[in-house]
Amino acid sequence: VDVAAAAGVSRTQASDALNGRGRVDAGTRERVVAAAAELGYRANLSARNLRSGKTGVLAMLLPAMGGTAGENEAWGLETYIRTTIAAASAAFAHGYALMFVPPEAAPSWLAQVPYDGVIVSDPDSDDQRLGQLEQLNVPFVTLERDIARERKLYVGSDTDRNTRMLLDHLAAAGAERIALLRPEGQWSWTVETTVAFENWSAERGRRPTVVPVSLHHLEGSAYETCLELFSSSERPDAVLGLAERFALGALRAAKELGLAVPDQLMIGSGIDTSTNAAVQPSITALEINPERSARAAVEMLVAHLAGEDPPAPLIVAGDLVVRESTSRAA
Amino acid sequence: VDVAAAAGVSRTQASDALNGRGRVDAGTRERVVAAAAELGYRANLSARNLRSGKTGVLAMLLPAMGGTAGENEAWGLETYIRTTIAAASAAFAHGYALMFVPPEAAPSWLAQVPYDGVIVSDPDSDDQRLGQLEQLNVPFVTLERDIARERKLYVGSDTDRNTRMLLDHLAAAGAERIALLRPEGQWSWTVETTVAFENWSAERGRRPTVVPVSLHHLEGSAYETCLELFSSSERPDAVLGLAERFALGALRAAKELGLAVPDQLMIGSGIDTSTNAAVQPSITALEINPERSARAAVEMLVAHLAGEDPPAPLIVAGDLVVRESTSRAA
DNA sequence: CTGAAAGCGCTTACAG
DNA sequence: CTGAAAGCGCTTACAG
Repeated sequence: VDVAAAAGVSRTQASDALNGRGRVDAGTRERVVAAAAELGYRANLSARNLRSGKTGVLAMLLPAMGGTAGENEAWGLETYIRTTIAAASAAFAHGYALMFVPPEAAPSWLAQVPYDGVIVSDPDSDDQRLGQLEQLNVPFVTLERDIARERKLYVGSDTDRNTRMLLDHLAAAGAERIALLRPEGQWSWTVETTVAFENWSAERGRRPTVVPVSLHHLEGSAYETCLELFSSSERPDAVLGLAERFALGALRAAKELGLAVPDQLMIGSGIDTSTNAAVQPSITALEINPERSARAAVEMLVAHLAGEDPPAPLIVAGDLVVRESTSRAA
Repeated sequence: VDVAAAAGVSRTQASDALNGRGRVDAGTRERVVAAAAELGYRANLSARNLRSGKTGVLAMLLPAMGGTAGENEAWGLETYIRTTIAAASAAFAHGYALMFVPPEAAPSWLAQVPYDGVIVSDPDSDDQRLGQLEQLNVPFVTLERDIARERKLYVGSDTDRNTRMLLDHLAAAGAERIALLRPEGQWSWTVETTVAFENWSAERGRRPTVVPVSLHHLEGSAYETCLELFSSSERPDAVLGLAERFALGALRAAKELGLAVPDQLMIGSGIDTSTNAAVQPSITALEINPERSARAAVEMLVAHLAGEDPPAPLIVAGDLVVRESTSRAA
């Protein structure tokens, strides 16, 4: 009422102008928006949700992570924190609250609690949760592509390009035998990176070395795997650690074996963390920009809930952060 | 209406019975509750919030954490994840959504976004955020005690008891010279643990060794600090790493120097993570039960918002998880 | 484009 | 304890 009066229009016009509905003259819309800003008007979410029959809640299904000591670690703890905080902010900016649902709670939660839509973080290739969501006929967006289904509602990393960017960098710096430390599990991101690595290698007539590493203790598993790998007859001259902390384990193994980094061995990480920048030598890594992906996923879901046309999948580009571990003296 | 009809009472009675208001006969209340359960009735939160003038939103202010590569790490990343997920669930169970607010966003967020109350995670001794909350006259609960203010609205760990439990265990296993690896910063938890350690030492006529460790790279900083500490003339026979991963750094330093764990050096951690259980030797740690604290903090805030009498501070007990790093052969 | 009306689901004040 | 009424802030359908 106040905004409408300040703009000199009716309530209906004010509401339509602010919400982008109906036919409203451009000048009128501007006046209404200006009046709303002037008055500091912000729609009451409870009222809006009550009227529109929405719950105002989005759920975010998290992948397994080290909830209690002894369980498996997530492949990217720091990345998850960045993702969840960015997603919560984005949801709130669009008038939604974001609930985080750990995997154990998902089956019963999804069936009992009211919500408008769901974001599924890192589906794996046989993801139970997606089946349940489809059965319940719930709108959802995945963060990273769902390999098993042909859905367009996802935001993914540009994994093929990212992987090639890192591999090209290693090759340009002189790497001839690159080994990929691949976390166990069938997450899209893991699968896609492995495929990209194999393709890149094939295109250059190289034999790809893919070494599976347990997720049970990220740094320690990578360390032990690398001790063996670096002692073998065909020692790689570069390793690419895919999960968080794999590169750190590789670095420790190299130090223990007296291998000079980067001169005898280059190390790269498929995911960046604050630790990569802090260790010596610092570790070259892909910054996959999880905040951007999280925000995009929320916006895609919100647009979908608003009934907008299904958008194309959104691909978020990564950035290569070159550090000491791959910077050989000229 | 439906519940009231099913229970054979009026709407008013049904509402009062379900919400614990007014004078309702115990038998009537039971019938109403049973009818609600039978019908699967759940109050519409938007309507309830609209009617009661609430926003239905609680905010949780997070301490600084490694948002982007290069920043400081939080002292307990895995612990934070457990805390945030448990808090979100608890809030939802009480009809609230929980928003996570990173420290950079807090000042403007608190002033602009509507919310009913705030949980402040890990205040430090000169916490700007608490000053702002008091100025805005916003109800808030801190997770861990706010040392600077005399507030009763907090949920804390039983830090004195926890610390003594761990120290007693080390002493019983034969430790005579215990060193505390203390993270930089003035978080309540850090300060209180240090005080407990000093008191415990004084009571036994021991000289407490407190070694400050940078938070910039948790494991690496502890490793480097310990290399030096373990090579000094008065080498400790036990170390207690306070922040997440400090104990791991200590373990690596011990291995590098050829110190047998636990026979020559015992290692304990003030905070438990999945990694402590996974490394060899596994590391004895305090399980501070962050889920329980988070839940309690939410419940305290909700009770406060409901106008209930200010409760006493709530103290959550920790558990000692004894592992190989302190289990000497008989 | 106006303006009055209706209703989302809930809680509460009130006369009986 | 009943039962009808009022109103939280919003959106939308509708006659003009």
